[in-house]
Amino acid sequence: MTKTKLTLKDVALQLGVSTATISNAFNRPDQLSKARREHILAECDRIGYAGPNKAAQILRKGRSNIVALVLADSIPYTVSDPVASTFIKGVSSILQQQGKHLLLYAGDSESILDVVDFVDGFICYGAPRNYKLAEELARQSKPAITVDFDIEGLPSVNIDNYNAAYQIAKKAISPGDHVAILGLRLIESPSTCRIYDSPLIEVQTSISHRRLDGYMKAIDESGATITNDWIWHIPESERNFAKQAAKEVLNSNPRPNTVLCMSDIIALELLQSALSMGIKVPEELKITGFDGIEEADRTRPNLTTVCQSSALKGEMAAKALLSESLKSTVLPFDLKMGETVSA
Amino acid sequence: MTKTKLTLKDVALQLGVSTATISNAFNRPDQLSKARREHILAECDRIGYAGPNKAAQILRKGRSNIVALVLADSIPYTVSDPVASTFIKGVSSILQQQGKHLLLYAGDSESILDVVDFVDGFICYGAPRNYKLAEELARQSKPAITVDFDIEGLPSVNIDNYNAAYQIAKKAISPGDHVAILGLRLIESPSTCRIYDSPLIEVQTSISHRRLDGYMKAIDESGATITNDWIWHIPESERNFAKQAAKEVLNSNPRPNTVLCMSDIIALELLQSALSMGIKVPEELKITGFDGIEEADRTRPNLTTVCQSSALKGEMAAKALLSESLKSTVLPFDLKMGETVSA
DNA sequence: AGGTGTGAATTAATCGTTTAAGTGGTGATA
DNA sequence: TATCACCACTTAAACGATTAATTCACACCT
Repeated sequence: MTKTKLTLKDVALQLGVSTATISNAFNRPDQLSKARREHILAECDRIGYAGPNKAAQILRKGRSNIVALVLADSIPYTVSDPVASTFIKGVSSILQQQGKHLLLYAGDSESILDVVDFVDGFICYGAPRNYKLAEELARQSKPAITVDFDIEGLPSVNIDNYNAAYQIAKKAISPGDHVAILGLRLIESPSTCRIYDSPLIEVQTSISHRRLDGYMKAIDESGATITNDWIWHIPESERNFAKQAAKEVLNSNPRPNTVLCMSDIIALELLQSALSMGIKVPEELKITGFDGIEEADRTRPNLTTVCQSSALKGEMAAKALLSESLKSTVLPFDLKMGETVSA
Repeated sequence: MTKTKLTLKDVALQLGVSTATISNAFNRPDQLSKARREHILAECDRIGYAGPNKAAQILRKGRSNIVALVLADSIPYTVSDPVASTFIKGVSSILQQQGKHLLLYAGDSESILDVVDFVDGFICYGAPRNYKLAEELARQSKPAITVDFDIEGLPSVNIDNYNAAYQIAKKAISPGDHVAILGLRLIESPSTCRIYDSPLIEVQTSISHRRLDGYMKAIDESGATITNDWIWHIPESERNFAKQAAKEVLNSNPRPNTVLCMSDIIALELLQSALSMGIKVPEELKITGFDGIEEADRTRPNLTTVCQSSALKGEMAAKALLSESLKSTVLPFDLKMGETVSA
């Protein structure tokens, strides 16, 4: 009953024309007469030939209409993170609009070489865990664009993290404040911990370090104080990691009265922990976040944070990749003055 | 400087062996001597040949290691829905573990034929918007599995939605209750609305209809009442759609005292609206949800709902697809008795 | 010596298209 | 009437691999 899958050749044979003509009927309407084309298409429909095999097309044309989204973290983590999933949203809306398909590639996978041959391009979201991956990406020759981190020689989409951090910190900090920082992915450690030695010597071109620099400058300028052991490293913007750091920072003695958090998730966990410990926010503890997720505005008090549009970031990245120009973009951000910082 | 991309042939020529040998060095170690294999691999590394071109492999081998996840809704919607994104989580954890890649395919895309040729199999999550897609899926011959709906002839992963709905409704409803139902995707309409004519005539093998049947049986048995215009259709489990339905149901006169919701998101919006209108839950209004998302347990009162593991569903679907057995699975569910129903 | 089995490598067909180059045939132009 | 351009196709060479079938050399047995 079910014969082996039909090919161009079969169809050509049946219709008594060359394979080239069938191919042209599908791909280049101007290469044959309208009548013949319609006849061919109708005939294909009748005998059940659905069109040229895509796998063969990919090989021959060198184009697949698949774009790989290379994620810094695992897919499970990424889809559950509100910021990252909003980014995916932005990317996919553009891709769909352009008839492209989305391949999710987890940065902790073995090697990007698995897909580099058949994918049309890469959008790299966040600094990959294993630096090897970044190197491979840099070496290969397909179009690629980075988001929230940099690879030498590749265009990127980003906000000015340094300035954003600087500005939000500036708003939060008063002279004499004791400041702590809940940082995201500052070092390689897979668990939440303090950073005792100067974190500034870490060489990694990630947004976290830019933000850290911005925070430090603001602290410096404002006449506030911070010690190195008041900088925490949190490996992922995940509630449990954040909760642990929140506990540590709130139980430290003396306790900081201002905590700068590198994501809203972290800030929200801190806020919740503080409230449940009876600490008054912002009177006894000022908190700033980063990202501007929706939930951050639903809490009481609501969060003072840096708002950036992840969706827009995704759209810009996808657009940039698909246009052959491939230029870097710096996106705007907003400061949202919430109730976790005294006015 | 950069010469044209290296191929097997180039390498073979340079090393003075046949292409078959190079190919075997990468794919079938038993086909050549250990010494030669190591030499070839080292040499490839030296001259910068990263291994056989994947696009060519896909064509020749007929296998790509890519699995398509066919989503009922758009990607943007899906990644932002907690239930769906948890499902993706489950799927991708298994895929990654097996070295497979994940292609996200939005059900509202043009045609599945775009990818059917190079993908190894399909996981179909939720009944696709356009039924054409389902037909194409059923017709093609690659392994496929459905989740949360059925296609004639394809295996599926599911809970017993009929019984789950029946049981939760049974727990919630008392004799004499006036019941309303906030249903999900009961008809084709893209906006929230009531269903005036009997919805049971809708032929669609989706979980929503099974749930509806379960609810109806429970209502029937419990001596409660419902009218057809107290059944709402909500197109997506999205907060704004849900909010609108919540408003309508709460403002209807007389007002139902029991509302069965087909998702937690819907139930939570209803709960929030009710509380903000000063309606006492559960005294004046009993609410049940469906899914058992985390947020549903954080509210006060917390939700009475049907708990099912989306992650597990994803894992089972992926495992089933990858094992060549391809059998249907019925997963368990739990009733979570929360405070939105009086004990 | 002759037959045989084995391991290692090669040959050549194949996967299903696309597309540059070529081939007639027709009608217009000079 | 010769020339030229154009149209509508066909031919055949890629695209970059995999793999069944084959060859070859060598050692082992009897």
